[in-house]
Amino acid sequence: MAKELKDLTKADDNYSQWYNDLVIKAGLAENSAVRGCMVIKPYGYAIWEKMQAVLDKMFKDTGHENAYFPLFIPKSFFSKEASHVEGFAKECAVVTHYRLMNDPDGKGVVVDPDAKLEEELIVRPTSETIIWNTYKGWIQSYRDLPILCNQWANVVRWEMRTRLFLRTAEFLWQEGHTAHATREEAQEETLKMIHVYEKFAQEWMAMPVVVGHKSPNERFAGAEDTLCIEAMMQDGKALQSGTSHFLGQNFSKAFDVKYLDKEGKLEYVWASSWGVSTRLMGALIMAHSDNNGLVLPPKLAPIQVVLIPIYKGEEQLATMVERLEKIAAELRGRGISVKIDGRDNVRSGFKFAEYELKGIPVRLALGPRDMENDTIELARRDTLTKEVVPQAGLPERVEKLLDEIQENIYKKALDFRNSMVTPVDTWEQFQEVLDTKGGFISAHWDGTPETEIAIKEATKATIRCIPLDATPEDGVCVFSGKPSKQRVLFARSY
RNA sequence: CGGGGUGUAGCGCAGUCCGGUUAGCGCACCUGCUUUGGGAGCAGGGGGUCCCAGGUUCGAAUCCUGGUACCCCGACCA
Repeated sequence: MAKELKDLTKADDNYSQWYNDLVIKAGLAENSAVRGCMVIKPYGYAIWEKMQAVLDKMFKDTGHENAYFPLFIPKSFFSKEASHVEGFAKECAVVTHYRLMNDPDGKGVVVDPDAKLEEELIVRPTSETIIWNTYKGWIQSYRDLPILCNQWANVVRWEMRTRLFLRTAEFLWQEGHTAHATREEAQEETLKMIHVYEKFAQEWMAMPVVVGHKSPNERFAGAEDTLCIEAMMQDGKALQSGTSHFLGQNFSKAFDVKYLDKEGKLEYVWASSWGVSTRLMGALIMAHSDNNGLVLPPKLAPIQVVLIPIYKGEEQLATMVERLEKIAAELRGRGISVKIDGRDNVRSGFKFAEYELKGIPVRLALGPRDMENDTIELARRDTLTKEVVPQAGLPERVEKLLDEIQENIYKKALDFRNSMVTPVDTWEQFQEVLDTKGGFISAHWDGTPETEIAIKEATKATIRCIPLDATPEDGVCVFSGKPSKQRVLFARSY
């Protein structure tokens, strides 16, 4: 329960414990019996479903279609793109057999040694290889292009250490994979999709993000360029929340995917891929929560308004619930999702705390006093304030309030994020800000991987991105003192 | 893979050093009564392979050996 959550304000060291407690106590997810895997509970999954629905529509509105590709990828596919295999080889789950048998010694079940696969299958850590192997059969001429497919799927990455939603061995995501006739078109697609993610993060999750390029070190294995959205969490660490990759012709060359252009010339196809995952759930939780629990943006809350009767005795309960049903119907009429909690085995104070923990944006409480006065108590989760308002005009008021809450938590997160971007010009300052304040550090960088690695080794901070909207500015690298043309954002990250 | 820690009721834990009643506490759960405008009170009740296997002993949650699982800190993390 909320009062058992650790204090967020003195969190730094405890933040991950606090986060873990919150995820579990709010009923979003829990660790499963399977190493590094997570069980997403109904309430958490309901939020994910809302995210999915919105994203899916955004993808379709930008011309994409859904498809589905196999979970298993033959091992040989991975070796076709050199940097790709290098990036993923260390964290792959491998299927080697296809059958079990009774243990000859009578001790349960064992893997049948005779059922060894000729070629091992990899449980997909991402689907570029299987998809490009498939696209080869779909593409012959420029008339077959572009292909704009998205897949909703699970993937497996055998991470050494896992954290609920942020890094789990299995996670849910969507991955878009597009094929184009020209470099320009593929690059345009890459840029278009990172802006779709930016819009989703800001308008739906109420979470400000920085859009930028990854440095070569942080680039996707097999990409020519990686664009990302980076968010700032309340403990001052950055979280990569979505990526969009320009893959050049790397995969079309690896899988020999060519098309005949208008002039009858054979050309390799250009590619992009882009994805967001259940990590967004972690971002959502860490971006807005407070010491009373989760704070959900109204646009993604599975329940936007909870109605609670305050009563003495069964008769009063029935009266209150009856009135609440009418109010609920009016709210539903405006497209607002509501829940009436008429449980008689817990008291109203318990319910208040519980829905705060779960982050329900608006709470309405109706008691005998309100029945007399035609009023109702209206409480908002973001500010934890409440007021008694007339029942007349309630639906309009709630509808407006939900918009206001959405805006308010975005503004709050934006103010926080902005306060956590610190321009820095010396190496001493860099280290000091990182250790005392955290957040994004805006600093000059000489553009070399060697410097980035040296900074990472010294401070654990990496270049989160080279912002798209950065204004060119002459300066010298904060680490090497070599010339630099613009600032980049450094941070410690999840 | 290194360093540390923990496995006892659904959850959180005490008991283990120093073996000895029927293995205990809080929360949760069930029943009843009283309560109900911010996490209720009282009374009664149910629930255990003390991680697994072997050993020592009259007797093991407790000691010994081996195994195993999970957590934390590193390494790893498009």
